[in-house]
Parts: sequence; C-alpha cells; structure tokens
Amino acid sequence: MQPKDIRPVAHPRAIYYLNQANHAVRSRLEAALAALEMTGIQYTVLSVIGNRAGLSSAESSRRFFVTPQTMNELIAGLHRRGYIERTEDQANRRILRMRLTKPGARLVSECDKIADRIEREVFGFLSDKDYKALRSLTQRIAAHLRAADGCDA
Amino acid sequence: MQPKDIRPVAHPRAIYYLNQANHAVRSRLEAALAALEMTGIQYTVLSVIGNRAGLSSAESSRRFFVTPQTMNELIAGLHRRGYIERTEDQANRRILRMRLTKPGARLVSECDKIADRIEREVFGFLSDKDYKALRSLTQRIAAHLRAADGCDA
DNA sequence: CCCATCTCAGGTCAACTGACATCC
DNA sequence: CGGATGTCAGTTCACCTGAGATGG
Repeated sequence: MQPKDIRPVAHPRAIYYLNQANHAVRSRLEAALAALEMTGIQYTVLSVIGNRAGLSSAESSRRFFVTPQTMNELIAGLHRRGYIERTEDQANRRILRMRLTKPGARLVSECDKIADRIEREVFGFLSDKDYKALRSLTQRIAAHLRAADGCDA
Repeated sequence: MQPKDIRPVAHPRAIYYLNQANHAVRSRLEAALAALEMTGIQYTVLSVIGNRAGLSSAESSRRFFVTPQTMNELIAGLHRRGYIERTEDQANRRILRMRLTKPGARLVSECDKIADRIEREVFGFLSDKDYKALRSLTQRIAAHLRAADGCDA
C-alpha cells in the first residue's frame, strides 16, 4: 500500500538541524555586521540593489517573499541613512527605482569583507568537498521550493 | 605567504544559500503550525521539554542561546495556555522544573505529524544520499559552532 | 473603473537591555 | 555577600493586516 517514495523521517529532523546551523551561522554574521550598524537583512537588501540597479521596492518585496510594506520600511531606513537613492520611473511615476549611493556602495563592500570572513570562519572546518556539497544542496533546496511557489524571481 | 587553508569564497556564499533554504523550509512549517496556533519556536521549545522533563527555564535559555527573559516569556505563554506545568525544585525553590501536561503532550504529537509531513514535502525531491548528506552537514555545522562557543548543552 | 505602487497606522512576535526580588 | 533563577518594564526589529492616495 505504502508507496516506495515514502522515506522514513529521521530524528532530529533535517528541518531542525538546518535551522540550528543557520541560526549559529547567522548570529555570527549579525554580530559582526553590528559594527557597521547593519543587520543581516539590511545587508542582503542593499547587496541585491547593488547587483540589480533600477530595482523597485515592490519588485524586491516579491523577491524576498515579504509584503510591500515590510520591504518599504526596510528600504526607507536605508534611504534615510543615505545609502540608496530613489528616482521615479520615466514611464510610470509611481515606481521608484533604486540605486546605491557612493556611501552605500562603500558600505556594501565593507559588509562583503565581513561576510567573506564569517564564511571562512564557520565553514572552514569542512573539507572542500563537503563545503561544495553544502552550497549545492542548500542552493537546490531554495531553488526547488521557490519554483514550487511559482516564483520567477 | 597565503596559507593553504584560505579557500576562495564562492558567490553567492553558502551562508546566503543556507539562509534562503532555511527560510523557504521554515516558512512552510510556520504556515502549517499556524493551524494549531503554534509558532516554530514554541513547538521546538515544547518538544524539548517533552524530551527532557524537569528542564528549567534558565537551562533551556542556555540551550537555545537566548536570554533568560526571552525564554521565560516564551514559556510563560505556553504555561498560560496550559501546555506545561512548573513545579519548584526540592533542593532549590527558585528553580521551576517543567513538564508537559496531557494537552501539551497531545499538542506536541500533533505538531510532530505536521513536521514530518513538511520534512517529506520539502526534502522529498532529494535522493536518499543527498538527504543524508544534508542532515549530516547541517548537524556537523551546528555542533561545531556550538562547541566553538564553549557550550555544553 | 481597475490595478499596481507606495505609504500611513497599528499590531504581533521574538529578540534585546536594565532593574529587581528571591533563594542557596 | 555573591551568584543563579525567575520576573517586570521598556525597546527594537522584522514581519503582518487594513486602509488610503496616486498614477497608468
């Protein structure tokens, strides 16, 4: 009766370990970014804007699966601090396209250095093979679930 | 000059993918647990109390790397809802040892069913080998960083 | 009129710091 | 007294819903 693809769930679940690992890693990153008065999410958003100049707030809210309000208030903070500039789209004045300012770009590159350091610090004990496997697995899981949500971001 | 263990950091970083994957997985679990008016953290805490009867609030705060205040207010909510009982330690009346009540135990087992379902849902697309690798890698990372913090939990 | 974008107001949850009473 | 436990009060951050205003 039981289909062959019902795999027994091992305990503690992978879902639990994944969260534990992420929490341990993430709290180190947050602590290090605090020196620049940045949170992990602020850095991530700022970094994405740097890579995709012209992104709007609504677009980025879809990319990160949060409401437009949430994204807007995150962005408002970064804008207030002078890290991004927002200019009206020529075709649609409601859309505010974002770009990093010079201080914003400088800040992102500071954060990048910190993130690289933490990346080495927390994954350095893994063999090269295991590190690659981790990147690949987590990347695939994120992509798979994103696709299941019917998202094109 | 450069030591051999300086590994180049690939981009996007594993730290990023790990967070993306965790977020995607976690949001599904949270959504499913909402039917029982539980959050992921509430479930985790309740589950740990179930496995380690007699745990105190202070002990569990150390286990989860949060302040005693944070843990206490989480526990106060579960206590108010009748899922745990707290009794004074005989040797030290300041310590309140916790146990699940019957409704609490019933709730945990309901949550367990949900968590198992989600575990299959989100990791089912992985091969058995990849699933095992994911569990092992995340478990090792959590354990390694925990040890680095000098924690004996 | 409808729809998307952005914004304002208000609320929740989980984290924090600081202060404090209590018990050993 | 010192140290650990639990609690109260207040704050922050990242999320949410609901209700506009405005542009195409």
